[in-house]
Amino acid sequence: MKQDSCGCGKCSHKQCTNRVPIFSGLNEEELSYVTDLIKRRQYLKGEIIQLEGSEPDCLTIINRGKVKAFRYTQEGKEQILYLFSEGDFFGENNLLGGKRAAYSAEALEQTNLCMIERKDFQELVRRYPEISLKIIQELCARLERLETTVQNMGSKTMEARIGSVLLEFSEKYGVKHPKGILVTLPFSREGIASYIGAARETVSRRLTLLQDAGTIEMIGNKKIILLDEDALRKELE
Amino acid sequence: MKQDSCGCGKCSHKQCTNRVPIFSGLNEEELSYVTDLIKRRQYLKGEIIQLEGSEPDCLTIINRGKVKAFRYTQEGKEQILYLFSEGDFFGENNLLGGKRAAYSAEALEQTNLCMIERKDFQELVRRYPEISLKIIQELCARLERLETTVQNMGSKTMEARIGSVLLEFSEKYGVKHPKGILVTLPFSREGIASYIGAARETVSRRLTLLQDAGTIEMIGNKKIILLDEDALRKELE
DNA sequence: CGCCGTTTTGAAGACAGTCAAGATGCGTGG
DNA sequence: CCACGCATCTTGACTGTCTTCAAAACGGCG
Repeated sequence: MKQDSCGCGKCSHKQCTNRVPIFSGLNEEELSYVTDLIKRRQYLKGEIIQLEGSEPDCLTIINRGKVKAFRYTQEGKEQILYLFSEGDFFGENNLLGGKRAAYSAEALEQTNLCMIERKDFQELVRRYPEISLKIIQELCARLERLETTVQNMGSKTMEARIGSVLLEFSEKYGVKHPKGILVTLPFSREGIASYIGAARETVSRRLTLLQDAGTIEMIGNKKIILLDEDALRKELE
Repeated sequence: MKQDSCGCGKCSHKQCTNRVPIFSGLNEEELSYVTDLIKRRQYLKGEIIQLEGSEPDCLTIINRGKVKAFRYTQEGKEQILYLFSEGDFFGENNLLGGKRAAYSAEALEQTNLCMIERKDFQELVRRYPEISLKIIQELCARLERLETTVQNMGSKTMEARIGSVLLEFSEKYGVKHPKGILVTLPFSREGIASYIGAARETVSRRLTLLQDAGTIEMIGNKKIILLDEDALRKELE
């Protein structure tokens, strides 16, 4: 589960710290200090990174890849809470608040992680208080996303939820395409369903409807072209 | 731990700072410094404290009373996101992240607020970095609540959502009663509905069902006795 | 006591969930 | 490169539950 991608190791560490928003306020020297604290680890698709209820002793930062954070409902179904990508982190409340992990985390593809141990992280925060402020900003952003999710789930229309998630994926993973925006979906239909709180089949049906309406075009199961972004946006507001 | 309650105004400032978790790590002298920065304000039931999309320039801490935070859905209905009580705060992302307010806030009853202006707050955080850590803990707690809300809304059963919200109110506002736990509801039926993402009538119906089952007893419209807490809890897990 | 706003109840309709079967996509191995 | 087979996705029919609209009951407050 371990790996050094470029041989020298040091520069890929640097890459990691450079790319992570919470360290963006630090200078060369400070970054180098942070870099020395980092332990790296690699996970393959489907591997579990943390379990809900466990007591992680690291702050985990995603350097490359995608990670889903989820809980199980009482019926045993997954409820996906977050989709983490490059630069995102988790484990902060365990280290700072002494809480147990609120969700499980699983790699959706080959994923490189940077981990900072509890004591190192606590020292780090003490030494560079700006890091706390960055973390606060990130947590606020996460809160805003969840608030929007709650709003979407509260306003019942399934149409709006689907549109919302398509736009989210589009912003994160969309690339230009002659016909519109090409989006590579990070989830299967089942995953999308779990992310927006719906049944697999409902997602299928609504996507088909959107395709019939000329709003999207599906290419296989993993790609979608957004032909008419405005139509999607219109449903939300 | 000293308690001031002499009514001299200055002391009630102290009360405020003493009661607020994010200042709990500070000593007498430091608290006194914070106290001098605070501006107090009172709102009556129904008054709007902040509007979604505005640019608040204060951190707002609730010293007494209850505040609901909400957004409007595209259909013009309220979606309540948070119910803030004594010691809760909001406005942090506006001050630290430069963002606009993500929700409107309205006083549910006579409410006393402590407000700290942007520049004072920024100085405060610089001077006492532990405050950031407290804020992070609070934000994490808030995230966890929202995560649970998303989970509840995702797992469709309306029964679970009602049970969940009753238990939440019970923990926050419940008092002992010979028959069980007496809960004074902070919201009307409409408010509860907006909080859990349901229709007014659905809330009525499910509460009636719970009463018929002997799980709760309604007293007027604003009070409920939880007769069988375990029955409620059982629905959740 | 009487009014007005809120809540409850009723009935009809819509929509998503479930179960089941069929189609499609995708990776494997020949 | 093609063919096979499994996993995933789509489609269909049906059921259950929430929503909506409407009317009646209730509660709180002057």
